[in-house]
Parts: sequence; C-alpha cells; structure tokens
Amino acid sequence: MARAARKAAAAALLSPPLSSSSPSSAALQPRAGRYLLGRNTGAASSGAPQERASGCGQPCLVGARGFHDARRAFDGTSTRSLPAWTAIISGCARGGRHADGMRAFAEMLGDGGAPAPNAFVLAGVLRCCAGLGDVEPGRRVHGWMLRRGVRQDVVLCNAVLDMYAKCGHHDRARRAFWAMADKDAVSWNIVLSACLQGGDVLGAVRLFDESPLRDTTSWNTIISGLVRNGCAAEALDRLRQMVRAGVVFNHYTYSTAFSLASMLSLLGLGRQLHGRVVMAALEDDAFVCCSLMDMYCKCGEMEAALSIFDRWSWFTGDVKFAWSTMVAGYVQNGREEEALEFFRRMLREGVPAEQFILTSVAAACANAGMVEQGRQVHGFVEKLGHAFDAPLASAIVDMYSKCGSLEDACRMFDRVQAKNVALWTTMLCSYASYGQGRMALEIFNRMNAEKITPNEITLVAVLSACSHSGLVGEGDHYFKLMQEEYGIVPSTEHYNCMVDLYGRAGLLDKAKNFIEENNISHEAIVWKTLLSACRLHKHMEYAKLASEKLGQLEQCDDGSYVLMSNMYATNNKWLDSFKLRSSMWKRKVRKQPGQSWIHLKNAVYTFVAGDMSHPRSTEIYAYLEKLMERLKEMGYTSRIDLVVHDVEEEQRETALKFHSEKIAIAFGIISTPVGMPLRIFKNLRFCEDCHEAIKFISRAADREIVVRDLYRFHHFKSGSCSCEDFW
DNA sequence: CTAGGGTTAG
Repeated sequence: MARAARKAAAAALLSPPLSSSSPSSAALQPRAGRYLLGRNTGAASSGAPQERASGCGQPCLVGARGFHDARRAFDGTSTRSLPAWTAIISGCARGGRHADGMRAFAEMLGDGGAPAPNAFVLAGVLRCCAGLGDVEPGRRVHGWMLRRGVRQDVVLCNAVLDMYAKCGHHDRARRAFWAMADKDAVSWNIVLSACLQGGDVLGAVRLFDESPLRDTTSWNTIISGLVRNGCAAEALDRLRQMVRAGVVFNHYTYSTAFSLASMLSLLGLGRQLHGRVVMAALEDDAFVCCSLMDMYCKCGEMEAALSIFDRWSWFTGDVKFAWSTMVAGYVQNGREEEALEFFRRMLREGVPAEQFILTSVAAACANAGMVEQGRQVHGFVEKLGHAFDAPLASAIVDMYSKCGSLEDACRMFDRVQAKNVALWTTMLCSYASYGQGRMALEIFNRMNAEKITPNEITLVAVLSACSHSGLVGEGDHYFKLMQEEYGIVPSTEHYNCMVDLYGRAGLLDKAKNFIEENNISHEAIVWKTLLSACRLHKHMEYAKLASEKLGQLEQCDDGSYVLMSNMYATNNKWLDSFKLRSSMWKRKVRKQPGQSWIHLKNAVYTFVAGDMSHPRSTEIYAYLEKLMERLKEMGYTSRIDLVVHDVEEEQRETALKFHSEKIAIAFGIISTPVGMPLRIFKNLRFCEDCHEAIKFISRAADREIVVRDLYRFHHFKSGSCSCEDFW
C-alpha cells in the first residue's frame, strides 16, 4: 500500500539523526538556548523586532548583549543628555524590554541632575507602557505629562493613542483622537487599527472612508482588519479599490493580499500577485516570500511553494520563517512524511529547531500517529528548558494524546507554568477523546479556578466530553452556563454537540425536538449526528427522517448512505437497502476502505481486512485463530451478527473473517516483547465486535491496547475499556 | 552645531 510505504519511509527518515544514541551529531546541536532563551519576555510572542524580516526592519538594540552594551556605555557617560535618555528608553521599547524602559524612566525622574523628560523621551516611555499591556502605568504617564504641560505634538499624541489602543482601551483612544487638533495620517491609522482590534468593523470602515489622509498603511490596515474579522469578500473589494486608486503596494500589502487569496482559495489571484511581486522586485524580501509560499501551501500547490523556497534559500537573509512555512504547509496538506523530511533537511543545513517549527513538526506526528518521532520532537522541546511557549506545549500535549499516550500528555500539561486557554482546551479535548468525561470536566473546573476564561472552542470540548460520556445533565448545565455566564452564542458545533448528547444517550425525541426548536434543521451535520444515534439505538423512524433531510440538503455522503442502507438491511427491508446502495453507486458516492496501522520501531505496518501482503501473514493468522479460540473459552461471543451491516465496515470484511484492527493487534503481539503496550490506528470508526474482542484480548494477552479510530480513543486494559462501553 | 519619538502583519 502506497500510504504505508510513505509512512514507513518517513519514519525511517526521521529516526537516525534524532536518535538519542548519538548526542554529539550536528543535528542534535540545535543551539536552542542562544536563540530561544535570549528572547525578550515582554514582547508579543512573534513580534520582537529583532526577528523581523531583514528587508524591512530598522536597526535597534538587539537581545541581551546589545542592551547591556548600550546600558554600560550610557552608565559611563557623565553628561546624560536628553538624546541619551531617549536612546536608552526607546531602545528598550523597540527591543521588547518594556519593564527595563520603565525602570530607566523612573531613574530619570529620580535623578536630580537629569534633564526634564521631553516629548522624545515620553514617546519611548509610552511605547514601553503599550508593550506592558497594562493601562495603569500608561495612564499615569499620560496624566503626568498633561500636568507638567509637556508640549504635545502630533507624534507624542499618536504615541498616547497607540498606548491606549494596545492596552485594549479602544474607546479612550478614540476619544483622544477626536480631541486632537492636528491629525496626521498616522493618527488616522492608529485609530483605524484600534477600531478593528476592538472588533468594530463598521466603525473602522466608516473611519477609513471619511479619512482625508489615506496612505498605503491605511489600506493595509483596513484590508488586513477585514480579513481578520472574517470579512474576506469585503477585503477583496477594498484590495481592488486600492489597485484602482493607484496606491503603491509594500510588503505588508502583499502579505495581507496573499493571506486573503489563500483564505478565499483564489489561486488565480495569488498567481497574479506573485507576478506583481516579481515586477516590484520584492522577490528577495523575506517577509513577502514567506507569505507567498504560505499562499501556495494553503492552495495545495506545494511544488510552487517549494520552488520559491529553493530559489530564495540561495540568499542569505532570514530563512527560519521560510522553513516553518514549508513544514506547516506539508502538515496542512496532510503530507506529514514530507513535513518530517523537510524538517530533517533543515537540521542538516544547520538551522536550529525553534518553537515555531517544532509546533508544526509535533502536529505532523500527531496527525500521523508517529509516537516515536513525536517523542524525539519532545526531546527538542526539553532542550529549550522551560522557555517553550503555550502553543508548543499544546502541540506536544495533542501529539501524545493523538498518539495514544494520555499519561504523557498529562505530564507535559502539568509541566507548563503559564497555561493559556488553548492549552487547557487541548487537555480537555484529550480527556474527552479518551471518553473520560469526568476528568475533562475537572480540567474545566481547574481552569475556572485559575481564572482562565474559556472560549467557544473550550465549550465545544466540554459539551463533546459530556456527550461522549453520557453526562446528559452536565451537558444541559454547561450549555446554559456558556450562554449565561460566558455570553457565548451557540454555534452549529455547540448545537451539534447537544444533538449528539441526547442522541447517544438514547433520548432521540429530545434530540429531534432540539433540532426543530433551535432552527438548525438546515444544517446537514445535525441530521448526520441524529442518524448515527438512530443506528446506535436502532430507531428506524427518525433514521428515515434524518436521511430524507440529508437528501433534501443534498448532503448525503458515503457514511450516511451506508448507514441508512444497513439500517434497512437489519430490519430485513432488503429492497430499500438495495435501492439506496444502487442510488449511491449511481451518484458515484464510494465507501472508503477500512484500514488499520501500527508503528513498530520507526516503521509503519498497514493492514486491510483479510490482508495477506505481510511476509509473516501465515504466522499472524495462525496466532489470530488461536487467540480467538482462547477468547471464546474466556466467554467472548462473536457479535459479528450485530455488525454484519455496520456503517464503516467493508462488505468483504465479514466474509474475510477478520477486521483490519484485529490483524494489526495480532501482528503487534507477536512482534513485541510481553507486556509492551500496543497502539493501533484505524481510519474509520471501529465496530462493536472488535471493541468487544479487544477487551478480551487485553486480558488474554495481558497487554494495554490503545485504539485510535476516526473519532476517539479506546484504552483497553485488563478486560475493560476506558470508554466503559459508551461510545 | 547635532542627536532622539508614533502606525500596518505571519
């Protein structure tokens, strides 16, 4: 199977240079400390000026060394002039050392011999305040300068506006703006950005339209703001207007335009913009190149992205973002093997592995279930010491969880000091996907206790935890709580969780009424959810209703078709079943073949039902036969009759006796030492008979077995499953 | 005589 071969190749590729046996190899010298530990803590995670693309940045105080050198030179001078103070303070501001800048300012005020701060100094101070993100210091500085009667020019006023905007006080920024006598283009741009940051798209558009001073930045701001607020069509419209108005593009324009093109999947527009980049001779600009590559990646044109990367990597310049753009691109396109291959190429070329790229590599391992490679990525993270950020921690937690090791996921989670919403949500999802609803809710409570406000994604996770564990009362409670306490308006996803919650628990009337009462019957997903619940509880009437609705919405996919025809079949309505199958055939809807795979020692082994392709097939089947005998002695009765017509099960699987997951497990047992846990992956939902059998196998062979199917995990141990048979 | 300050993004 091609997929298996690709996976195996990827596994083999990553392993040798990363394996812990050769700690002195070049690939294992990521010099992470220098690059990551020296990072300034006050700056926004990705916005530290020293990391900006080479083509557009200004010189500034860089990193710890630069700051200390400057500070030493400053301390050595006897006459500390205003420009000297300005240099120190604004240097801190630009270098992300906001607290240091504030300390320098305090020092200046306390030093009797120092000159009185002027507009230049204060602009730097206000930028530090903005960087700290807390209004209080900013407000005090603002008040102080008003009382002292510091001459207020446009630039200083703009610094005040910006400070309020960055501290989240958009209204205050707006009021200060309208109070200004002389507004320049920058003033308009700051308020424009404040409006957009506060989510006031309409206000921003109005402001933009009435502005007398529109420059390239104004256009960039409104377009990117529209994109960020989900108004992609409107943004495209503005981009066209910008072209018509003859406004010059700069690298920000291109970056925004490319993300717009990828968001709308407008490859044609992307190519057109690419042409403009060439004409404008911006091809060598790191920033522009990355967004160009990102556009091609998101449009699925990996080869185009790669050719840009290869052409451009000849230039010196700042390449590290380019590597992660490519790796992330491969992951987005489901090409995990190539993502890892590319990562290895980066290490070979001596580029250190940083958080940004490790996050994507971890995601690749998570998606493909490559636990061994994932552990190696974790090794890189360990090298960062405690300097890894929450997004990277989330990726590692997610990786362990999706690779079947909830314990490792928890261990990683516990180690992170500064947990953010996304990390809490990742952990919550992990418990939910293992069917541990109670633990998931405990995470939610702990998160609340630590005063972290959950977002809409967190609540999807909470509700799905409830539905997967049959916690109906709790689900009701949190659905109400999310609206009343957190002011979250339920989205289709939230509604769907509720349908699932009632449906899975067998409350089919409640589920159906819920759909009708909440006006969500135009959403195909809720009917699919109801349909699966009907299959679970064998409710023919509502199954028919759901499939009719799906038909009306023209949303019948392979799963729904197979599910419905199987329901007819189990009710002996063979004619209906046959009719549905043939209609499915006519509409060219095909069922995905089921397959399972297992990772052993950096190789991946994939099996389909009745697979004979493995060299040890004879041995595998012999063991499997023996094992099944043993299971029967232990009291296992085949439930194959229940699942003859199971949804995601292949026609021939039954005839071939063994589903692919059983074969993968048998192979795992005979290929690994006694007592070693097994992790199996399946591309579809696995069947009730296999679920039952694996419970027995875990006891008979005394193994922990983790099965990841399309939707969730089952952790089998000593004859029972973590889902407690509710799934 | 000179220096030194503010906006947009992934």
